[in-house]
Amino acid sequence: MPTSPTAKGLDAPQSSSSQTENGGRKLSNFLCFAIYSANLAFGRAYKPILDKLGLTYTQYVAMVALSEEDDQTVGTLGEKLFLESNTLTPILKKLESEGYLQRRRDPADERQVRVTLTPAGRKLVEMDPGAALTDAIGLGDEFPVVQQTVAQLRDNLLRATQAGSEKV
Amino acid sequence: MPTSPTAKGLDAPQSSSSQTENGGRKLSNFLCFAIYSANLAFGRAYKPILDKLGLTYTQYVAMVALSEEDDQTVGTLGEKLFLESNTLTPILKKLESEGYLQRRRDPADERQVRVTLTPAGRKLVEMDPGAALTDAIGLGDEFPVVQQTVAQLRDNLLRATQAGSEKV
DNA sequence: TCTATATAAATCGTATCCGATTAAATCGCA
DNA sequence: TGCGATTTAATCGGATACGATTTATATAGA
Repeated sequence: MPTSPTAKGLDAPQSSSSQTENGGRKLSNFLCFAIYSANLAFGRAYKPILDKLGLTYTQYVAMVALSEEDDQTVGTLGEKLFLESNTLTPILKKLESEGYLQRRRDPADERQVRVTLTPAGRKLVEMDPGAALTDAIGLGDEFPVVQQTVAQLRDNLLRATQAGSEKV
Repeated sequence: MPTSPTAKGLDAPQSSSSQTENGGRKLSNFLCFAIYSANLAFGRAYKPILDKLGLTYTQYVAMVALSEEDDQTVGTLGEKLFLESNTLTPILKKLESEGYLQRRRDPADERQVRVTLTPAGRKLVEMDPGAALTDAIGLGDEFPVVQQTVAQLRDNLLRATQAGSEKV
């Protein structure tokens, strides 16, 4: 029995005054759009930095996840990144072909593929390309709070989405 | 001369204690990753809802932007959505082929294409598909604050990115 | 043991994003 | 007036995301 303070309204707070011709549905009030467009902005901010390293954003994130814990399977790596093998496999193959990691079938269970960073890959992560962006974000002290809050809403959403698609 | 409280560190707050084998670089501390994964989560939460309407998320957002202000050019629509014609054109063509909007060259300036919602398109937006998600987000009172903060960091990032690529 | 089921990764088709380029129309200015 | 520079969309190629399917391997139970 859900009862939120902002109940009733789209994925945005209510505003009965309709400045526009629709029903007060302004893109700028959508939280999903703020997240969506902030994600685009991050991608663009990272691009010139990662271009120098020959990495895309997703490739970079995958490398960071691997540096956190090495020798993961595609599955566990995917859990951390919220991605599945259909997205991950091509990315990992690309990174392998560039010499940043290795993919190996697990001898104990040939269904699984284990992924390990190479020294070159580890070196790349240690360059810490994201460092340059902290100032550009301009949140100051708020940084950790926002990070936590956004992660929380993500987890809430995923849980709700899962719950909604429960099997018969 | 940038001096933020969290200066020095990746796009994440500093933590000298290295729980992992890398250098304290944990994906869970990256703001960019929180945003990235929250965006994936929103996409998945919206999917079952929008599937019923035969829309993708980006298509839906474009329709909302149009309902805010009709008869926009591809360019101004793109400014609102932070997208350019290379992304927008195929999406708008699809929506046109489905009868939700119309694309017309502006007689006064044949370079521009003006986009208008059809009655069917307007009806679709009025169904307000995002409404079901407010509770799932689970932020309560915090909702507008988070929305504002994320929009702010997006604008900061975009400004910084632009500034960095100033032409000679 | 033998086979039905389950699981992990990979493959495939569709829809974004985005940089780079192209094509068409307009503008600037001698 | 005329032509080079600018502007606006559209096109093209590469890299994600993701649902659906396929392939290979492992497991369970008769």
